[in-house]
Amino acid sequence: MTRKSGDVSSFSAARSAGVKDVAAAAGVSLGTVSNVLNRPDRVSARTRARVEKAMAELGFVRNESARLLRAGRSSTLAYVMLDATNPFFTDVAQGIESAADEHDLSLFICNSDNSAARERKYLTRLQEQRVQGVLVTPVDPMEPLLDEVARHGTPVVIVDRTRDKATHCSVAVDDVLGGRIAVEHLLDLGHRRVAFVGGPERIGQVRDRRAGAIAALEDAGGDPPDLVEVRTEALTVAEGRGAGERIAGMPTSARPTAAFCANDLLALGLLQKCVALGLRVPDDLAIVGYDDIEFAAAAAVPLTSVRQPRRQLGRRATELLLDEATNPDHQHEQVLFTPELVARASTRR
Amino acid sequence: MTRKSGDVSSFSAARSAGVKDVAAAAGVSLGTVSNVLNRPDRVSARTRARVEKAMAELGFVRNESARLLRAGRSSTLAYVMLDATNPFFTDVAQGIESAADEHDLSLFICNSDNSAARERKYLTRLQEQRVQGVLVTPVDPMEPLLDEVARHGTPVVIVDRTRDKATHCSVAVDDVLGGRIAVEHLLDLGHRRVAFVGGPERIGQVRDRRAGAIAALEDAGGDPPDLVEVRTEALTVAEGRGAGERIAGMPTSARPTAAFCANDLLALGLLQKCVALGLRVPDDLAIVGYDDIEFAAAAAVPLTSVRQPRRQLGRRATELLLDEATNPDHQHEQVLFTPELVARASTRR
DNA sequence: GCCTCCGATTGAAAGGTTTCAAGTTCGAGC
DNA sequence: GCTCGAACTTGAAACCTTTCAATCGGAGGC
Repeated sequence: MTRKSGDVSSFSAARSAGVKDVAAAAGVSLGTVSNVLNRPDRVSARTRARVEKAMAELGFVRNESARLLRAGRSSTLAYVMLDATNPFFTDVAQGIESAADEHDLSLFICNSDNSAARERKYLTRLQEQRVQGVLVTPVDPMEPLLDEVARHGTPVVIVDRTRDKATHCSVAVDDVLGGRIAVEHLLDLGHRRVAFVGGPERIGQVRDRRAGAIAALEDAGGDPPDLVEVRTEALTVAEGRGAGERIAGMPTSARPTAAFCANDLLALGLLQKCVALGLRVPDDLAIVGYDDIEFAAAAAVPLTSVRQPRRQLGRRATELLLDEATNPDHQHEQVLFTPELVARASTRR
Repeated sequence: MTRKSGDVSSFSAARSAGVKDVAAAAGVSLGTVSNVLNRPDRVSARTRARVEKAMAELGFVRNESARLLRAGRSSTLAYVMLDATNPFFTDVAQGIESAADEHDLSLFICNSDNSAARERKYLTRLQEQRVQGVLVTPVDPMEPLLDEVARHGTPVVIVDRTRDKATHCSVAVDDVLGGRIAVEHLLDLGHRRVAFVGGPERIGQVRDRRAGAIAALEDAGGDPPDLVEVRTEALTVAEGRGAGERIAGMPTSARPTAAFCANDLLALGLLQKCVALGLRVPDDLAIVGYDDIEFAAAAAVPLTSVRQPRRQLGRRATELLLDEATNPDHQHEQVLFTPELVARASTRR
């Protein structure tokens, strides 16, 4: 259903007023108008009032391009997000935003949606726009454009990923440790046949979380083969359902009694499918997720998960970015936060 | 845990090369460099190669401000989102993004986070940046700044809200109808005492969805009082849990047998709390949500919900925006999509 | 009444790109 | 060898704001 409105858009004639027009209307010089805008204290109250009136009447809108051209750098940050539909990243973004807000900066969020091409497009645009700095959760932390951008003077901070060489600041969470505490929790509960649900391999975090899981099993004296590998193509709810089907389809003797998922989306999909196929959670299958997104706690069987300090991640990254942008003695820093297990019903004994 | 890296950032000396430097290095004029950038076909292959080499060597980065200053308008759209953590809006954003992508435009996402002040800040910034246009889900559709911005020549399209006066294009979904089909579904299943969970009142959609619910009840011959009102302070999971506590606490004789929630976040919170308090879903309480976010289907008791064409919403809004930006005969249009019920286990008989 | 000083205001330059009319070069055709 | 036109290339203007040295006007001190 659609309705057209015929009313003539009552656009005023002139395209848009600039400082010049305002100056003319107020009977002052360009410089004075600029002063009203940028250093109001240097202008007498009377003049200021006159200029402000003129601005209002003409509907003056500052031209940021011209301002920037002179100023050199904008007061905007940008976060190039990996996946806007994953609540984990939107929480990180909130942390960034609140930190940016405190410094009177605006935040533009760009969504690469897991596409390296899109990520490059945005990085280039942002660089061209001379933003203060860019926070990015890269599709591939080795992307050379990241260095390129930083080298040309736009600070870049890597969020939730790490890199061997310290050419950027980065903020991440210890994923190996996270995998370890998840599996230790399951071992404590008496589970011996544990599945690791995750993939693809190329994602560093999947590798790290699995490595942690294996380390926990080894420490416990079990053979690593005790880890049942359930590979997924992506970290999505749909893939989690697929994993659920495969696990439910295993013969009881071989079926793991617990599953550790590389993230909560997988875990939620797994949980749903298991319940649908008649497996009881946690009795037949205990489940641990990762990220502790809001929906993990809100599931009908609340999900045990490994919590990452998402907001903190964003805040700290922003602070590092601003330091890099403003402090000439800036030293790159690799911050590693510690994850924490949140036990809920999905692993209750 | 933190690690400092002492390596000297090997910044090159010169701050940044401009067209002028490239021209000098390549031994051509400014105009030619600009042509290489904007109309490569007008430049001989040999010259182009030389210029491109110079650009690479100098690490030339186009200055978007200067370009814009001349061009007048950028090739960027922006979406001012109401709540980045609500999956509904991130899906809308994806629709916008894919439409923008097809037109070779970049999309910047800004999160007003339900704050009118923040919304105004972003609208002003975007206007100053001369973006092609702004899509916005406003905190308050009557916000005068929306008109202001549009009047000064930056097209504004309202997403997922409507307005009486047709001063903008808008794209929304028929919320009254949505409320109606949700409750009709419950009536069909034999429910007679139905709760409406939602609030606050000031949100237009809450009003509309309730109005639809009431209309359905009236049509069914029941008295409107059959609608049990459960007010919430916001449309969040936490508020949904609160509602669950209140409903579970009602004496069985007064307790509704079904609940229609103003959105899925409420419904998920409600579902969780009910399960935790021993109410069976759908036997003791059937639940219908609204939005059909991915997590509704992924809940352990999959949620019946009213689906809105989220991606479509974003796509259509973007098309309208681009028409307004490029077509001089543009007519404002109010598009209203039709919602659709998706029945799942939470209302299974 | 003159001089100094100070705050308020001015005017011109600068910032990097695009555009476009005007200029140059080169080769073909006569 | 000359003319003509096509294909390229050039140089200057324009975009709009900010900055800063210079100027102005008036108040206070002598």
